[in-house]
Amino acid sequence: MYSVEVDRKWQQKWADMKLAAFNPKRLDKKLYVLEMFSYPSSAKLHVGHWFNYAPPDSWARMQKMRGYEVFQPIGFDAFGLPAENYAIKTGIHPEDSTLKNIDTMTKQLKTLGGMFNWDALLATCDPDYYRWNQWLFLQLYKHGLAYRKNAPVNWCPDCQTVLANEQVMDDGTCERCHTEVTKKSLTQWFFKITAYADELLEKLPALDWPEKTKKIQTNWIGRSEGADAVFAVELNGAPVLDEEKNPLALSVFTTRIDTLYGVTYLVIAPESPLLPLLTSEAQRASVEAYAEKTKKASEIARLAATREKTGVFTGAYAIHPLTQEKLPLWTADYVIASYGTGVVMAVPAHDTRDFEFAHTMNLPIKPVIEPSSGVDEPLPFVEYGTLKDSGPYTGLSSEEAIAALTRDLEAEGLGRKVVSYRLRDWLVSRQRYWGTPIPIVYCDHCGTVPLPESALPLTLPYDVAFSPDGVSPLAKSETFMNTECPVCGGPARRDPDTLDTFVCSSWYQFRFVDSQNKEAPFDTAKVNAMCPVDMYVGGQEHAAMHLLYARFITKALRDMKMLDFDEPFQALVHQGMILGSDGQKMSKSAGNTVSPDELVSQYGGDIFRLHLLFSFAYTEGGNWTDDGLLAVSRFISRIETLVQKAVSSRKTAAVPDKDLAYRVNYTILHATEDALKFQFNTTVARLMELLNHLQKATANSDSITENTYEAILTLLVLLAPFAPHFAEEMWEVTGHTTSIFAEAWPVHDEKALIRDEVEIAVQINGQIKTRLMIPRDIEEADLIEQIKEQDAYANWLAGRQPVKWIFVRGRLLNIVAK
RNA sequence: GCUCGUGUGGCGGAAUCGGCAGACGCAUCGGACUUAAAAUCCGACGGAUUAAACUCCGUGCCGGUUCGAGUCCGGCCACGAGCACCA
Repeated sequence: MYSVEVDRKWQQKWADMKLAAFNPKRLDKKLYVLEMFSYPSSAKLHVGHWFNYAPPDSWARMQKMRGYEVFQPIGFDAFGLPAENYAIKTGIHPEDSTLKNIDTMTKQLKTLGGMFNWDALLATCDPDYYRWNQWLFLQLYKHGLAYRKNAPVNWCPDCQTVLANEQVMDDGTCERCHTEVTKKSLTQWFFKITAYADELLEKLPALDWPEKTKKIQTNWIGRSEGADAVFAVELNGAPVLDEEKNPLALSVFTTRIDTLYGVTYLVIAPESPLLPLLTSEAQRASVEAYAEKTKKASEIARLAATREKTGVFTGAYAIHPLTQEKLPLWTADYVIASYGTGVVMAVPAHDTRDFEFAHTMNLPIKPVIEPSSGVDEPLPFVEYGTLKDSGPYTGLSSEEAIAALTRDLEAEGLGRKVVSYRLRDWLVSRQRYWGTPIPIVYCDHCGTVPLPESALPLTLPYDVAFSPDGVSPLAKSETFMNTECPVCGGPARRDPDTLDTFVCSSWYQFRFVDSQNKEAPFDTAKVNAMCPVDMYVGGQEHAAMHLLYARFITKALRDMKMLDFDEPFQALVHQGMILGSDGQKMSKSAGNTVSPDELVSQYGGDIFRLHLLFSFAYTEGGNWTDDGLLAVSRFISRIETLVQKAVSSRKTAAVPDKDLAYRVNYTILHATEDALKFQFNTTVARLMELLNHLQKATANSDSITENTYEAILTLLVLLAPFAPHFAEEMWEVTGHTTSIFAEAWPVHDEKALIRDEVEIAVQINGQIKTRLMIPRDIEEADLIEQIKEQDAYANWLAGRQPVKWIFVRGRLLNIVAK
């Protein structure tokens, strides 16, 4: 009887025989399979973990049997907010709870029986790991890819603390006290991911990733081509001067330079540093009040508001670069400082937002584009069309005008072609304790000083008060904060923040390859040989963040000559989500959780694994159901019965059996094809079909032919990746003394798949009339004769005449009748 | 609002390049075995009209292309996801 005891037996044997070990002598056949590592939460291993790990493990096992040298490591994404919040609530230190959770989760993961390379195990909260986060930070800093600037963070004035975006409710209030969250400026560290925006976009098509995920990244990067146009600015009739006393040139970004003659005003973002310069004394009070108001409202609150357009006149005027017309300059929060130049040229006739604003503020609206169709359209007309009232450009199409105006403005020094991105640089500072300390000190004499690599790791102090009171917990640890400047030896302060945990996960796939390295994050030659990851599996929720950051860091490391390839993950699959039986996300509060531990001890891990493989489409997921558990449980015991019967039966010589050969080879072909595509449910279905046949074939006899016996062994080999412990046990029962995973994966025989007779459908005008068994290679003419001889032939035609015969070999014959 | 995805029996889900819709399984019903039940095995199982179907209808809805459409095209509807004043 298959049970969890069988699991334990084989898990021990696999450990003893080092089944999961990677043999570096077979590098040419290497296959790096990786599932996204997990956060070691205090809750038990849940169905989602199993769904993430078990099916890809089956895939990896099959690939091993197909001759690949598989490397499948496992680790823990151990830094982060939950442990810290737990600590705030219970007083248990994040390090203590995390290490304990890692211990528990490791034990649980082992019950899964994954072919994991435990030797490569890593946890990101280990100083041996995060010292290399710090090392990475220093390299990025050295290469100008890490920099510090002032940026707004979510701030709760009541709790006096910084909040992560997830801690801000939909209505813009704090999740703890429901006070309205505001923005506060802090000087923070950024990684310059925007330097790679173009490459991140360009390398996307060649990746074997889900199209949807590529689309999400494309949108996230948000490349848009347009032009900058330069406007001079006047205040009280005199040109505005910049800091160097030169006339200020106000640059705007637009994708619709063809509407340049329709500009009736300009808008500058309230957060723009240029704003004070462009404000008249008369308007200063109201502009400052407006800017202040904008700062207070969080981004989310801005969205929640009914989006009524608000804004204030600055008192300044912009000069149209071509017509020299004076255009009022407004400030309004519908313009964002961080996109484009933070200033827009407003064309109310051809932009919905400008139209609304002009309407509210009673600003002029000047149409300069008419529909090419000649049909009148209501304003705002935002599509491409034909220019009117546009000086020398009148009559051109929008496309032509964009080219002409960009060229002409550039010639005059009044503009140029520009590409803008939605992607922002990656803010990596977190005002939190449980993370990687930033390896930088601030010295009064030397300024911002990176730690020398020899000073790493800069360890996270254990004894820290991490209660939330508005300051980074590390800032309150005087022993941590006070240090010496590595340059001048004078007193200096450390950075009180820690790094975003996405830094940890942006390069862990390389550390796995060389996880014990004490000299470097990894050995370049080893990583070049083992990477990129050949198959990466994890949730789609990481489409934009983790997967983009990891791609960026890979490119940055490549440019530092640390590795020689462009992309970290060549192929990617997202598993679906397993929901509760009620269709809701599994949660303790909903009372719809399923405990893998219990099911595994009750049924055995392979039953649980098979259920996940068989009852769900892997990339879709779905609602949990116990029903399928019974189905696969039955499947397993039927195989067990069959194997026992086969073993105890008298063997007789093989007799030619074309049907059996066809079925076996059909199963090999389709089970393999489907499993390679992560379509495990149909793989299992094909195995069930073969079992059904073998069971019937052996039902009424106490002897078994040699070829039927061989077919049963083939079924076991095909089943092995999907029910590994059980298949090993059956393999042993059939007298084998070596692991079933040492067997070669069967290859189908094309010849066996050719049948002598095939069933085809006979249709009249596409409607099925009957089905016929016919010789596979029948001549079309003979088939037509045969059909004409059918008794019902005249009835089918019902007085119509056949005008055409369409024969699709092996499938159907369709008679077109009129 | 924009973009993308999905929609197939009572249920989970199959269906190659446009070629027999519903594989495989669950549930249900009937039968065998049993004193009985469970387990197991055999059979039926989209709907309708039926004596029976090789009859008619049927892949969210409406239309189109085609000898032939779950699959391709156009237009809707519903659900889900991503982005969200991005100039």
